[in-house]
Amino acid sequence: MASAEVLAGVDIVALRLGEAGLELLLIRRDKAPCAGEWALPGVLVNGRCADASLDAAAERALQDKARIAPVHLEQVATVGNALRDPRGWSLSTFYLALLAPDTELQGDDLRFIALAEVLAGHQSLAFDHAQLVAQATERLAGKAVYTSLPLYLLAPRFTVTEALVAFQASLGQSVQHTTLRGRLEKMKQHGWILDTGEKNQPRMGRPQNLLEHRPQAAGGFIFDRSVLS
Amino acid sequence: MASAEVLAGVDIVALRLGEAGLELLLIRRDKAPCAGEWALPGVLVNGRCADASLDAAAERALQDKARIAPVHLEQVATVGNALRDPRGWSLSTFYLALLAPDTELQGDDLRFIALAEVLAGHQSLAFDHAQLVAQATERLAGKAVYTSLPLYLLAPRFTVTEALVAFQASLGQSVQHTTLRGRLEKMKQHGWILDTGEKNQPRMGRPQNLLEHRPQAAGGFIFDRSVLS
DNA sequence: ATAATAGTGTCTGTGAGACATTATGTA
DNA sequence: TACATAATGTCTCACAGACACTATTAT
Repeated sequence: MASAEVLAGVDIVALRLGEAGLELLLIRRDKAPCAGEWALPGVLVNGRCADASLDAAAERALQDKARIAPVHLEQVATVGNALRDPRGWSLSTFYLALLAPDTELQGDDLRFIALAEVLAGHQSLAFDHAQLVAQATERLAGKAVYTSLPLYLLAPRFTVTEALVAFQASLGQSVQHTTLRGRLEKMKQHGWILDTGEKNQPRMGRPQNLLEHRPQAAGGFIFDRSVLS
Repeated sequence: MASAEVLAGVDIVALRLGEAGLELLLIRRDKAPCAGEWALPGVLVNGRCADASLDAAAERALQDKARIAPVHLEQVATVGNALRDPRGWSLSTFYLALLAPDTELQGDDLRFIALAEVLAGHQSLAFDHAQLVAQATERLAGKAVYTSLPLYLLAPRFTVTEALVAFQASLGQSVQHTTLRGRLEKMKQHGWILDTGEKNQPRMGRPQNLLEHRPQAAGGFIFDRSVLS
């Protein structure tokens, strides 16, 4: 029966919203195969690790490899073929993780890199991880069209301008601020956002209202229209 | 290295649109575990089967177990835990397959059953397959809200009334026929549907226009609004 | 005062929702 | 003719898109 089994793991596409846009969490591999190369954080899954579930294994990957807990974590898909790992036919179930903007790393083997660098192919990754990153960011962009998912890239208390940045980074295109205000207003009516009454003073200009994100369910608020065209 | 591996398979939630709504394809297991119980068609994946990819393994599951080729096939998700299979920690990547309405089965170990029977718990399935069915049908319902996915449940040439049946079965609720006509009109403009000019005569009443489905991409046409409220 | 940034108001267009009306067939 | 079913038209509403305008701060 052992020969009926296969190498399987979870890999995490963890994103943080930084000054210059979305950033991807990478870890330098210390073991073969692909030792020394930058890769997505991940772990193998099999009965010996006592993971309660695949989702739990994904949590473990982030916790063990980077000492990080994500704000949002969702499974994207599973890829499997004979070529993606030199050890043979293998499976990877990969997850999209959204991190708080103040997430920091400890250790030389961990870093954030501009997501655009990876998508443009300027930074190569181990295995087929670049492909996984592409699929995960497509998922983010797709969900940003009709859900509030990008808000998980922000601190719990945020401003409209920050929300605009999060949506535009997720979508890869600009969004009318009036459109976003309408959506936030809709969320306010459903209890997903509340007005703290407090203000945030930018370097110059009118103070910003401080909003508070109050997620009522996993996956974000669902709008009934596309935000685009 | 063999001990780092895990039992993994693909399972298919294959749906056909019948007279009384959606029907689910089941197969009676002939081997342990769960021998004799009704289950989703599926196969184990590992290097020895020479599957080019996980998607290819899903195709193989339908072909080998039921001699069927789906009109549409998409991966839904992967579940993994220690309890779902008595053999130990295991993975299942499960797919949603949409079958042509005239799909027929050969063999006593294959049958279609009303999807509602399974969702209501009146028909129990092997392993955690009932849960997989629930998730796959949620995917179908979710996509029916903003894509044309239900059209893959119909023959390539179909009528508006048939499309209405497909959408309502997928969504689990009624849809205004005028709304659907508007959507089909939109698809027509984008080349996804063409008017054959031919008519179909129901038992009584005005003849129906015969439309032809011309998918331009996988996954169906994407509308920019929700079909619901 | 001026610049910078936040927030509101207005107008248009699209498409869903609901419902009435017309069209075209059978019995 | 009566009936059944398909197809079209009309009106309203919600909300995105674009853009103008007002509000509130720092320098």
